Amino acid sequence: MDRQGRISRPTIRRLSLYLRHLEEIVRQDPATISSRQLADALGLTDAQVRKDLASFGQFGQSGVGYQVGELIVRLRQIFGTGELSDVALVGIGSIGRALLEFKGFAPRGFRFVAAFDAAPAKIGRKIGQVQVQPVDKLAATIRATKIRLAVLAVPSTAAQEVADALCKAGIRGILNFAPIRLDVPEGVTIIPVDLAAMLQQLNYFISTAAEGNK
Amino acid sequence: MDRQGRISRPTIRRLSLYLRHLEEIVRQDPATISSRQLADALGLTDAQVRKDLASFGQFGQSGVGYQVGELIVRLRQIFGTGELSDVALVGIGSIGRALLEFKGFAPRGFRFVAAFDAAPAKIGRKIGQVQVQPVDKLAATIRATKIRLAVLAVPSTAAQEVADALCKAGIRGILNFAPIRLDVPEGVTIIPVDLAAMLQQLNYFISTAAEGNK
DNA sequence: GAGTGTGAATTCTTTCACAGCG
DNA sequence: CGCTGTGAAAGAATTCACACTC
Repeated sequence: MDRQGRISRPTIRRLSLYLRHLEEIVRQDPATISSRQLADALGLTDAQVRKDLASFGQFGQSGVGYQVGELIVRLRQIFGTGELSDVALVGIGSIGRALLEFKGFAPRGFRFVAAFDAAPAKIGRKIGQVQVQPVDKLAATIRATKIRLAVLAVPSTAAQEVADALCKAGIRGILNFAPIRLDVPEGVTIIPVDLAAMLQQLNYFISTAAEGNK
Repeated sequence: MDRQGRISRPTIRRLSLYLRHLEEIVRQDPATISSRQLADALGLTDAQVRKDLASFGQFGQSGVGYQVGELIVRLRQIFGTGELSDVALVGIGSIGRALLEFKGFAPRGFRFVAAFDAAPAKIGRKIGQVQVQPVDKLAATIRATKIRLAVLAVPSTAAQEVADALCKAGIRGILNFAPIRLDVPEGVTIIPVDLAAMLQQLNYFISTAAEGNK
């Protein structure tokens, strides 16, 4: 929360929502936005928005709000430089292939620059913008291109092994679609994405008429 | 926390991890498991595990641990009945198609029974186990089959409109892949899945040498 | 001894509410 | 005024630590 200090997970999650919304509206309404407007658009409270934005320097204007353009620049700074970040993908199953073709990453600053799979049948195929390489080229390619982010979409049985290889090759962050916990060295961040678990959670919330929105 | 009371979001998230792990190990080691063992496997603390499990009735055995089989039954009860739950999918883009073909849902209790898209070119194609229908059949099909869960994988521009239709047709929970906040009536639960946002968050955590694991 | 269940203490987040600024 | 920034209060979630059970 302090100047140049670490920003907490919940806050960072919301900051990416702010950025998303600001980039969405900047075309039509490039002027300013108030904490209340942002909050309403995203289903949060105005106080929450102010706290979050104050957590990295203060630059709202009393009585006016925040400069949309300025805010976008600042937020992009926080989430990597705003230029495209390179990402590697491992595992060309249904999910992996879809992610390579997914159009939603580029506009938000990410592009796949390498893809790997173990199955010989898949090697050499071009999916999206990249050509599939054999896993044994993984270490060399990642080291050579200095990629720091990876998406892991291999079967659970292979996940830990591949994660080890990724970490050893210098990967610093992994988006993990395998339904298994990865053990990684300090300094490597994992974001787990367990799709079946999400459906399970939904199933719980709907079976107990809880208002589980937001 | 109270008997038959609402279980909090963080707890529910972890309960699905417990179930996942227990189903994983039940084959080899069908006896009992202690809170510490579970905690270690999932990167949590033993106290956390005990609190979570105590939140829905107490049935661990002092000095022994929890019966794996019993625990699985109880957890499945919480997450819907343990039989297969039906899910509808809307939007046959790269992500939608991948989800229909994804093998990871069935073993965890979910199957797609309907799929919809607006593009005439996609209607009638069979993907995974289901045949793609036109969106205007959405309301009728969902009502007839009493589906309560939906996965939304349409472009942002169409997402709110489709969500409205889903809710009106009786859907109670939505897994939303569109990077936009959905406004839904009370009683409908949304779980947002913003893949680009996840990469952004990773990018933040790795650029600040934070140990952001877990 | 091993391991649960749980109040109490702690830490983390969110909300409140208001002084102060343009 | 309208709106920010922020201490103080409230509320959640996590961890501690220990009495109690098998």
